[in-house]
Amino acid sequence: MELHLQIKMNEKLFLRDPEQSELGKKIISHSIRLIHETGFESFTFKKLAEDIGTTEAGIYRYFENKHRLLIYIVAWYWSWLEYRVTVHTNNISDPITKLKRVIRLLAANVEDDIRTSHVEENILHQIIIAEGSKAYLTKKVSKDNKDHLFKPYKDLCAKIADIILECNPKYEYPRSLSSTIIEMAHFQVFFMYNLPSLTDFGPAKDEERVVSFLEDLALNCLTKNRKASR
Amino acid sequence: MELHLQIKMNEKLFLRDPEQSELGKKIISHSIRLIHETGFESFTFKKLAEDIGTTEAGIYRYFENKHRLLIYIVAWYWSWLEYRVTVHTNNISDPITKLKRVIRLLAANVEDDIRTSHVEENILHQIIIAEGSKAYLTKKVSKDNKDHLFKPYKDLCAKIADIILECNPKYEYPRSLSSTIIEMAHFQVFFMYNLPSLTDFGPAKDEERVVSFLEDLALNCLTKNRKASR
DNA sequence: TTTTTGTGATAGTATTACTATTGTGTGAGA
DNA sequence: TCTCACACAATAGTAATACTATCACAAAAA
Repeated sequence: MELHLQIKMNEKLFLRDPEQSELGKKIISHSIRLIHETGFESFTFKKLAEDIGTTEAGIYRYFENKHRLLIYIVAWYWSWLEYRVTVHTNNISDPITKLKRVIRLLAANVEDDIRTSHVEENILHQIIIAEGSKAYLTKKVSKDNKDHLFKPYKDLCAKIADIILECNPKYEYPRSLSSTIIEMAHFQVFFMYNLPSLTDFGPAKDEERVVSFLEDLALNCLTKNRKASR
Repeated sequence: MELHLQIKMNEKLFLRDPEQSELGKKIISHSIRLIHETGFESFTFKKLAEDIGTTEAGIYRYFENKHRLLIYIVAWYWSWLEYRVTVHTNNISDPITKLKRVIRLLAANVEDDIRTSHVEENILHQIIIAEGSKAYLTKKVSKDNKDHLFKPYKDLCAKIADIILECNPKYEYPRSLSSTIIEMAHFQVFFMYNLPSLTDFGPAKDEERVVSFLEDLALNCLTKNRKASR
């Protein structure tokens, strides 16, 4: 049996749906590779076109500009991750176990998903770590947000916040803790590789240490026997 | 008595020291204003030159490119913040109180420091929130790190990590918790204003809520009466 | 069959990110 | 007092970037 996983994306993210054509899929797969190699700043549609063997104008038929393409890729990642969270927490009753699984999904290295042939998920994961926040760190955030371009991120955040509330219905900051876990799952890995003195993970470069840190952080917040501070 | 606060910056950050001339100070103050207004992506040396009333080439004599200028500004901010942390935690014995003060310094709105006439600290604070991480989220991080361009950030992180260890000498992740607090002090404020559903701070837009969240986060991690998780 | 659609090919423009050169006024040192 | 760096202004120029527009062709849909 051959399975295919296709994620429905917000239509405002693109001019022409890249999932619907060979060129479109090439744009996605090659842009992921190219952004990973050169970094988002040096990435241009011209280089991408040369890489694919098409023309600049060809890319512009799919995406307004490179920032929109980044948002598309990032949104795809969050949607895919939410799907994985759903699968991996399904049929688990203990919310703490759920949360631990989620943290591992966020911070640990990814294996390639064979059902999405044109996306290399492990490279994608590295892109999100290094470039992901650039999707929303712009003057256009609010406008883009009104177009629901960040819905997949917000959905994932809400989903994890629900698990957090299952762990402790009285916890006051489920969504902030959720976004903290998500962001730190990426930032701590980035720091570990590039600015290690901002972390306690030493030269081992092991994502499991980040997982441990985040589990400790989350569980300390949610399983408090101590009295409320004041 | 007139006080002046001058922060000694790493010489690799600039080609000519901007603190040493009127034009240099104008470059700093106007770039802060301009980046705040237009965002770092739209910010160019040409616009800056027009704003100041000099020429592009004039700016290039001080800074190699706009990314270096951003790193300079960000580094200045971290140095200034470390100085403030030192002042505000001086002569306080209780480490928990120290940590709370630090969190407030990080997340709360800033008042203008009259001793640095050419820097508007409140606007600077907003820039760091929105653009700060772009200083290191590049392909050149490791190279820039070798030039010690991020030393002020790492120093601040280490300083807060020390306070964390004072609170609980057995805590395993002082530096990661430190960088988490620093990053989240900014990101949660950014989210509160621009992507509020990633937070629990509602429409109030009050930095004090972020402070409360971070205090809760940190103190839960450091004052554990519960058993170690497994 | 006609029409639409996706693509390739080419051209062109405004802006960006620089580099290089030249001249002028100012201030420090001889 | 001379002069000699110097910081700066002014101008010019280049390669790359970020687009937009037009036309032609082939395949697929109507």
